[in-house]
Amino acid sequence: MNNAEHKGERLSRQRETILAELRKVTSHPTADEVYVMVRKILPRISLGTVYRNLDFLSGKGVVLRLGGAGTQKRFDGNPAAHPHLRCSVCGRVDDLEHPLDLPDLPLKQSMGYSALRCDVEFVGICPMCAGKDS
Amino acid sequence: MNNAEHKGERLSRQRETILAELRKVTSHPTADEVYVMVRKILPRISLGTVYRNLDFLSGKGVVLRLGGAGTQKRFDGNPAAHPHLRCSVCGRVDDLEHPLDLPDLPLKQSMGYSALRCDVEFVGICPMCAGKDS
DNA sequence: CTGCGTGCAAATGGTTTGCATCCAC
DNA sequence: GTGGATGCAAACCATTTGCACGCAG
Repeated sequence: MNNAEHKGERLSRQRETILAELRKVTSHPTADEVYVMVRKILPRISLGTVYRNLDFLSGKGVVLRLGGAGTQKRFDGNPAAHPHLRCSVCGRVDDLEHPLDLPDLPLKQSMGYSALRCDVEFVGICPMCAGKDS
Repeated sequence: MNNAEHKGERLSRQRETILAELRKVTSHPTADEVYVMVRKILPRISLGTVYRNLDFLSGKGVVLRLGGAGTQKRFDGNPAAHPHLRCSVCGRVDDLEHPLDLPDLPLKQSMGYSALRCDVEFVGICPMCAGKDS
């Protein structure tokens, strides 16, 4: 797989900007948050476009769409699978600092499944939420 | 934590049946699927009630609400956190057979988070979907 | 009896989509 | 110039919620 241009995808300003903004942050913004971020640069972009591109980019494996426990999906500019920390109170998602490479796919082909990828999510309460009473 | 009756919750036939049905299967049904299952026993139950009870039960820790990659949430009658296998094609979720106890919470308090729980989900293609062409 | 839980249906909210226009190639 | 990408708004769909009634304790 080389970079991208082998089929027919065009690199629109919107797509470019969405990817750039997503890579710029260490947080794992929801589509809405990406929308807000990108809007500062392209005020006329639409939410639909943000969704379409986020979908496109994650389909390409350039970004990660995090399923997770919350209602909204979150997106990660770093496509390599790595463990996340999710706050069960405010919903924010951080990366784990210490890599903790999980026993990487120790059971490939487990139960007949193929092409396994592994998502790990630790769920807890983040310092900020733990601070302000219950 | 004893069983349940310490506050004021009543054990309705609906709640009881939902829990029983959920424990009966090894699959990880969506709310809709639970609705269908329970309807065979209580034909007049409403989807809203299924959602309310699933929510109640997961809040109590009696069942597990799986966030996961799909659109709909899935529920697991086994409340102990254990790794899952999700098919990226059909969306079905299986339990991993070999326990593979993950490096259990090796980083408790990581980054200031407290009360960590760990969700692990392997994403791949299940045998059935791998079989039938693309 | 009492009030928690239910059935029903309307409301919500995130995400997707149809369509005419726009612009990257 | 041409078809993929966009903006807008309506459509979707899973989930939630308000309300009056029903039933478990």
